Amino acid sequence: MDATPRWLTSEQQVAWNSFIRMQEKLIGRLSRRVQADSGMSAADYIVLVKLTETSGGRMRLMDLAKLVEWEKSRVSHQVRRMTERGLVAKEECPDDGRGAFIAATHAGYKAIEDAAPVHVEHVRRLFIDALSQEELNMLARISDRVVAHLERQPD
Amino acid sequence: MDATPRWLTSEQQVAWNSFIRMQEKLIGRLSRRVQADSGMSAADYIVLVKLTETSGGRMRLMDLAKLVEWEKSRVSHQVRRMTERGLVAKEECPDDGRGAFIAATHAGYKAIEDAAPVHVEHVRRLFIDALSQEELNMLARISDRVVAHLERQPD
DNA sequence: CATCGATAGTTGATACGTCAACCAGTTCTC
DNA sequence: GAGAACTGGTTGACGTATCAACTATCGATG
Repeated sequence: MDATPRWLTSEQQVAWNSFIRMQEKLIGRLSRRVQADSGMSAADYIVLVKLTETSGGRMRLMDLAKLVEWEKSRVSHQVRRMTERGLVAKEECPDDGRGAFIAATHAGYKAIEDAAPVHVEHVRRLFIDALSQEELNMLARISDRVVAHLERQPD
Repeated sequence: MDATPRWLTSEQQVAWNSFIRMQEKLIGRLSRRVQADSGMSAADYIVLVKLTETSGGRMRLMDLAKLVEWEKSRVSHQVRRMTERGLVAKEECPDDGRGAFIAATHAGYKAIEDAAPVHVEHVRRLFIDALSQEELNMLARISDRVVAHLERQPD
């Protein structure tokens, strides 16, 4: 209803553009790299990390969804694809007829053990090495503020 | 070949995790929002912005690709989809038989004019409002450093 | 002018994310 | 104990990103 929208100041625009550009380049490069030399996507990686960090290497699908903050259908699709590639397996859930446990397979453990050092090395080389520890701290603080702000807002 | 990979320090991990989490939440929320209330994706948006900023509202596909820093096949697919929805049109290129001009249509202009204020408002509400101007400046500086670092590295 | 390499752009396969609709069990409530 | 509402999870359609292979044209060089 506002005929004259409030545009951003040029300083605000600069900040937004720089951030977006950085984030696209960084994430794009990292995910292509990890994909290329371990055959795993960022999604595969995080799912296996979360599963293998859990005692027993298995978890309910919805618990996994909450942990990684994805919606259930995204998790369901991801798990199906990973099941087809043998990285995880679905197991029956005795106490809840609807439920499914997702478990990392041997191949899954192997894959994450191989991929983790590679992943870390890329993160270090592409991101950590670009910044001082003070800058990293500032970025963490800023990121946390944005997240807190988002969580305070509806939707 | 390094049997004992150098993991990140806990401070470095915190920074990386915070950043990734922020970036995912922010981008996800913004793109869902913009999609929901203007029917346009971030990709549609940026393509139309770049096209309509150009005098004549038309541009060679490869020039567009360089401008938005996408690979050509991504641009090609995106343009095809936008053509199907009537937002842009392809025009012949007289001086280069291979070439294609991409032009914003009337519907494209209309769409971007409608979407821009909405987009800006979301950026402001989700991101700008979360931070002080000093924080925005710091983030811009940090982002630029990371980009410069990435551009210094091969691939 | 023949050809060879670079450039412009398309296409198809595959993977990923979102949305909405759906099914099946579970829990609440009267 | 019979619904009704809720929760856990799947599915299909669609839009999107990447990669590799391909076509067609351009431009340089012989």
